[in-house]
Amino acid sequence: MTVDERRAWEIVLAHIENDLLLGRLKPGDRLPGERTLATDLGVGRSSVREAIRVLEVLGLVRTNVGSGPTAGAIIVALPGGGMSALMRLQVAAQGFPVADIVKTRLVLETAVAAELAEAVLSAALLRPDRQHPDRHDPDLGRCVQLLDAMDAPGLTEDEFLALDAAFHLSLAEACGNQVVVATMAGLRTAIEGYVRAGVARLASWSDTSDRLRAEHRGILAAIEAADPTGAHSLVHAHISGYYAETQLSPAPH
Amino acid sequence: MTVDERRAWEIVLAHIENDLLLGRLKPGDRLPGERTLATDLGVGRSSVREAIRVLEVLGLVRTNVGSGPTAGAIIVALPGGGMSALMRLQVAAQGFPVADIVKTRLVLETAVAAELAEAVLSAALLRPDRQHPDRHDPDLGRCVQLLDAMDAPGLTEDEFLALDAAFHLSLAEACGNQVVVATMAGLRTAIEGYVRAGVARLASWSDTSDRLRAEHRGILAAIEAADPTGAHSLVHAHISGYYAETQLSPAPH
DNA sequence: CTAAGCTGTGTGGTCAGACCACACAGCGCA
DNA sequence: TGCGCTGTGTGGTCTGACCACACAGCTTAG
Repeated sequence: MTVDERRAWEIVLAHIENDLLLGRLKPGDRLPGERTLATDLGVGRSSVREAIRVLEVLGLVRTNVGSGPTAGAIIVALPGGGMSALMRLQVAAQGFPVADIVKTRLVLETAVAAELAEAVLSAALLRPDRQHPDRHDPDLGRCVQLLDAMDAPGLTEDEFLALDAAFHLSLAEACGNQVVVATMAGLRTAIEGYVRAGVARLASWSDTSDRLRAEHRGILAAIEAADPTGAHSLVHAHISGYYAETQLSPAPH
Repeated sequence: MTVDERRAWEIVLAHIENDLLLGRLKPGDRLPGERTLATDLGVGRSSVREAIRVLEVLGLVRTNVGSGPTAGAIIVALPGGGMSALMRLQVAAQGFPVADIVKTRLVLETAVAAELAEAVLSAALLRPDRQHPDRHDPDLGRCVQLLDAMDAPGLTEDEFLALDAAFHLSLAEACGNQVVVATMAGLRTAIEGYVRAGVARLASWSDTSDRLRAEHRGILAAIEAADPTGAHSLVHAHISGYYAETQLSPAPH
């Protein structure tokens, strides 16, 4: 007869994870109320709350006060916030060096761009006619929208940077890999403060933002031209160039 | 006079994050006791505990009962567990498709191998003499050890898989990028159950494990031979081959 | 008959308090 | 000097009280 050495909140967490794995719970479902869960699992309500809090921050539940179908803890699957919190806190605690964040971004974002270009290439090989109804290119509509939005006159630096982040993320989203999307969002958030502070070190924000916009256009053009190698290089230069210019590191190869 | 709309536990979390960012707290430091923190921040002790639990799961604090210098909540910076929990739970909640996990692994691990090979190449260009005392190759000692351990006769499948995971992680560690290490650890953990279950679908575990070991040796040889392209391809084939064989997806290019 | 108001219920959010085991530090005694 | 005891502060856990919220159901008035 083994004594369960797990802590009370861990019992709750494991129970919910198990239900997720077995398909007993899925996004949209509502957990039993805290009091019910506590009774069912033989723990205190505080321990239930601790576990729920963990799940909330990791993007697995959303909680609502009240009654009726929208009340309580609802299962969601939104990893972005959790990834951001984890990375942001690890940067703050010096577990993740900023340079490593930047390098990881380089790895992921160059891969995304190359993969999009490859998808265009595959589509083109199957259907060389760009207007063919059966031709399935990746959907870059959102990317284009964001580039157009970045061309608006009078954007503040913060507005520009937010659109810039959104553009990069839109490439990942066009790729369709949820893990990469969440990871990239987290990486970006983790060093957001540093990026913003780096703007002050630029010789000319106007020159830099012009250059960034042009580079974005170049990246998108390389993707649309089905040039994986070109897209990869342009993204690499774009990201490392900006970080070098703001002295955030690392210097370009 | 604005009312703080944050929840009580969020106030605690933000306070601790701020202290980390300002360098008032760093790994090894001890947080004030829960009761003290509650009083200082004007919240209940339960709310402090909820925040601490979040930080604990994300790898930012470790808690010890007792008194003296090792008691209480100590700041750490160990992102691996948090990354694993986040990814594992997101897979369970269907936020992260398994296929996306695999693809992300491919991106990261091929980049790691290529970067190691490039580091060997750089070292060789600076110091062609392999025995030169000033030559600084990446340290692959741990990788070699693990490969040797995998050659032991009579390993169970689980033992083999654990060593296999450790080998892959040791490559990331040799690269020295903490973000990639944690991310890869999380990715691997997230689908560990699937990987283990996949073994049952193999025609011959013996043949497969032999092949895997040979492929590991090939990867390491390509790295040591300063061949980034070769290392990249071998890792890609190695990972996608195993997943295809166990039908975990995705099929090789 | 319909709409508005009231009541009851269950939800999460929060705090306080009680008690436990743990781990150490300090003190007293052999 | 070493051992045992006591006190203190630590996290861990549970319980209970109360709050605001949100809905559902019922009753009353127009």
